[in-house]
Amino acid sequence: MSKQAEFAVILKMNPMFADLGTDELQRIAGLCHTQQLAAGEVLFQKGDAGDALFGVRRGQVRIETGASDGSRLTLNFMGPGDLFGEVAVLDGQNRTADATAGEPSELFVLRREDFLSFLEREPKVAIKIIMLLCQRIRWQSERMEESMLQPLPVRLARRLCALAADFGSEVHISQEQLGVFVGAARESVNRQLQLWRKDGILDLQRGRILLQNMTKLAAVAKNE
Amino acid sequence: MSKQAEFAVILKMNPMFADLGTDELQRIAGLCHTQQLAAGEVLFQKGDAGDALFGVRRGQVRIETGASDGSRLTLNFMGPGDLFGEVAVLDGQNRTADATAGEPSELFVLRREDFLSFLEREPKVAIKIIMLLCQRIRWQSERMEESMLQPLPVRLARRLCALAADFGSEVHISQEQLGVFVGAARESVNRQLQLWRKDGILDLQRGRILLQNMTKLAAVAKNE
DNA sequence: AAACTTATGTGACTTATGGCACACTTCTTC
DNA sequence: GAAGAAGTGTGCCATAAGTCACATAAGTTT
Repeated sequence: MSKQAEFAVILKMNPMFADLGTDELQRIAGLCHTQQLAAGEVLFQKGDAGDALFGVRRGQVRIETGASDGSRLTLNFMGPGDLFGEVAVLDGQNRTADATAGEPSELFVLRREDFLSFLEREPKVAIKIIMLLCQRIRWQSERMEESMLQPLPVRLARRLCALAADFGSEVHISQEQLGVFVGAARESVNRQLQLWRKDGILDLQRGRILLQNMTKLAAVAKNE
Repeated sequence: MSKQAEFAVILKMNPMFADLGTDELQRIAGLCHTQQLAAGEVLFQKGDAGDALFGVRRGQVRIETGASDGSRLTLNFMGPGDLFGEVAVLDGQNRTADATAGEPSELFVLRREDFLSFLEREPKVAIKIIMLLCQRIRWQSERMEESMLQPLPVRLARRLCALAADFGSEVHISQEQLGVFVGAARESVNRQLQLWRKDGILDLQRGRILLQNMTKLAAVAKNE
């Protein structure tokens, strides 16, 4: 499979681009470059201009931010097939977090200037992008409010399911960071995880969580 | 002032269009129609296709929704100068609430088909719209999470300030509805309002709240 | 391996908010 | 104007979650 075709598949998997036609995706994918990163290499830092969208071809990129106390918090791990910077590529706003390769990685790069001039030549695609952004706005405003009002176990289960989708059943994250993710105190996170451990839903180790019963966890996430 | 110029001013006041150039706004405003509504007349209902954006020229439009128990809850009052349906005009999604004229009203109407064909002719404007939507997405995701995590007094103060901006210091709303707005129980809302009444920040009457000290209220909203 | 540092586990207490119950008041309707 | 509906004021209790305090465990540095 060609590089472009591979990128088109990744774009297609992202809700942001999923509704575009195959031909349009092919043409967008045709604009892409690739970039190699060594382990530990910095892709961008907070404050940099958002001049591109990235897709992970292989490897892993960590999205992290420096907390006010100087410690670093990982906000997300992007693995093969994941896309990030979809909004930045459109509006060029500064990055709000740092991105660093966790291992030797290869990325697809879609540069902002290339994408914008493409949109200018293809107003119909621009209008489709507008629709997609609108969908996202609606989706956000529906989900967000609802989501933050959920009790902690639900929020926690949802986050764990999301992480599991990216990394399988062994999630490598500290309870402290998990707490930041779901907006809760570390102790509360621990207490809930303990309950689930007693139910055999998961097991705990230092710095990692082993999901053992995704079915039950998904049920909690649905808040039935 | 011409009808179009008047509409351009209203568009300009909305963050969604504020960053467009004067000439672009003029041309968009040139696409508009007007529509008269009698008191109580229904503008659209939940489920209708979102085929236009509206701006209130005079009068008042209530955005309301039928709650599951059959009662009606007013989600918003749109007064002169207010704009609604900005997202619907772009993506055509169905309305998620009903809109009814509270008094004899005159509206500016920007029809979806007119706006879209305009964007297709003017890809540069389409790209600007894309930027604005992106800004809105960023703004939403920043604010939302933060906002829902605030304690009730802060959320309440913010909502009251927002209502005051639309309707002046006499806000006509029941405590029940205010509770729905900020995601809190009616009783909690009442208790907080009582505290503020004792501080002379506001006064309470059946179905209405009289803001007397916006400075203090704004201070609470800022959560200093 | 000893000293440190970081991560986890848990108990005790506090606080914010929700929910129920019920009294009271204002408006509407017949 | 009597009866009912809708809105408001308040006391009481239950609960979720934050905070503090400390113990323990697992890696890391010297």
